[in-house]
Amino acid sequence: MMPSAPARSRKTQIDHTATALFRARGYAATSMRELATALGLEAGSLYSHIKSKEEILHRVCFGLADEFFAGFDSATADAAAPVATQLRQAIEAHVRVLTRDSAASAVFLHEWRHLSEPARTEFLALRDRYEAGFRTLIARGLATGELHAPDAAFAALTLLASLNWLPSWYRPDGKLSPDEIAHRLAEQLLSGLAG
Amino acid sequence: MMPSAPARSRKTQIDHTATALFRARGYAATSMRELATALGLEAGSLYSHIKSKEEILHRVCFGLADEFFAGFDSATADAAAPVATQLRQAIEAHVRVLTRDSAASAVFLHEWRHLSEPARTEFLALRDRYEAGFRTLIARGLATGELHAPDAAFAALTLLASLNWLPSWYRPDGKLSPDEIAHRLAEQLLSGLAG
DNA sequence: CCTACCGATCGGTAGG
DNA sequence: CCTACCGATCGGTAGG
Repeated sequence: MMPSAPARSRKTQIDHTATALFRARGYAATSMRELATALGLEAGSLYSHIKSKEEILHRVCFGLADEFFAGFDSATADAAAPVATQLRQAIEAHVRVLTRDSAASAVFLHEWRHLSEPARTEFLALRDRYEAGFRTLIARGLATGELHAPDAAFAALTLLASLNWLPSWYRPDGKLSPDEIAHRLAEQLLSGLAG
Repeated sequence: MMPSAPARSRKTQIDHTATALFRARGYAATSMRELATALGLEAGSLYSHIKSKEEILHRVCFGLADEFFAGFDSATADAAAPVATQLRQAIEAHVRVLTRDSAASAVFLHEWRHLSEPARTEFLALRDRYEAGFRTLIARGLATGELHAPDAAFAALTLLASLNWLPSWYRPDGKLSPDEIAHRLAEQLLSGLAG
């Protein structure tokens, strides 16, 4: 008989615990000894599961990027839908990722600069591509007259900024549910954009 | 005859260079040897001008807090002015600080958590007080009907979030001047808030 | 997964 | 402001 696989692999546990530490203390200020202690093992033992500290950061940053893209793609899958609807759904998808894993999101947003090359450049290219999705959507809305703003790039930046502050104040046990937060953010941002 | 004082004290030079490094690499990942090299001296020599690495961070974070408060106070000095006017001026004052010293602002926004106690708690209290200024202003606007939003705290958070993303994309040589940026941000945010 | 350890680098100090 | 150095801690490895 094969022993049943553990519910969560050790590697996943390491990623999860490291993410919480990276968020709380920052990547550079988190030592592998702290991480090991938090997991109840010795520092050297970590390296039978991972190759390096940066490997963890890499996995977290690029994993979140995948989630953001998946959310955006499904929000905009129906290209015939009104731009405002697509934008609202993209905002809600973005907020859903941010609230579902706010620690990983905070790492994605703030710790990517500790990636070494070429990962850092690749990461920034992904982020630019994601922002371009919002930019293009808004630009289409401006062209059809569904949205109003002086500049699509500026509007996209401001919109994502409002959303991306969320991990720094969101608490899972707060009085607003993720869906309510997403809805209010979309409302506040769109009523500023919509004519 | 007394020799004339240097235009900028060595201490100010250290703060300025350290701020740029803290912003680019993060506080924890910036070494005193890097800082010394950037200033053209040896690591040990820094300590005839400063007491510790954290002292620099402390000065930058609390100095910026002073600037933000001064801007807000002068923007809201005329309590009889319409709330929308006061809010617009507070936004513009905030943006002016962010653009005038975007490196220090980025450190203020992201590196404060490396302050040790009790400075860290004091800093957070200051930041809360600053946010409360916006919150109260917005709440007054909701009460008089000048502004519309489901929740003043939520609106204040979103508003500051949009502004505070600025240091991460603002370039002094960009095509928008600080005043234009401030104006557009105020416009986009207020047309979302105003009825 | 642990013990024992590596070379490198850290913030900071003494003495001049 | 420099030289020379301190103890502590870093990420990571060898061998079991």
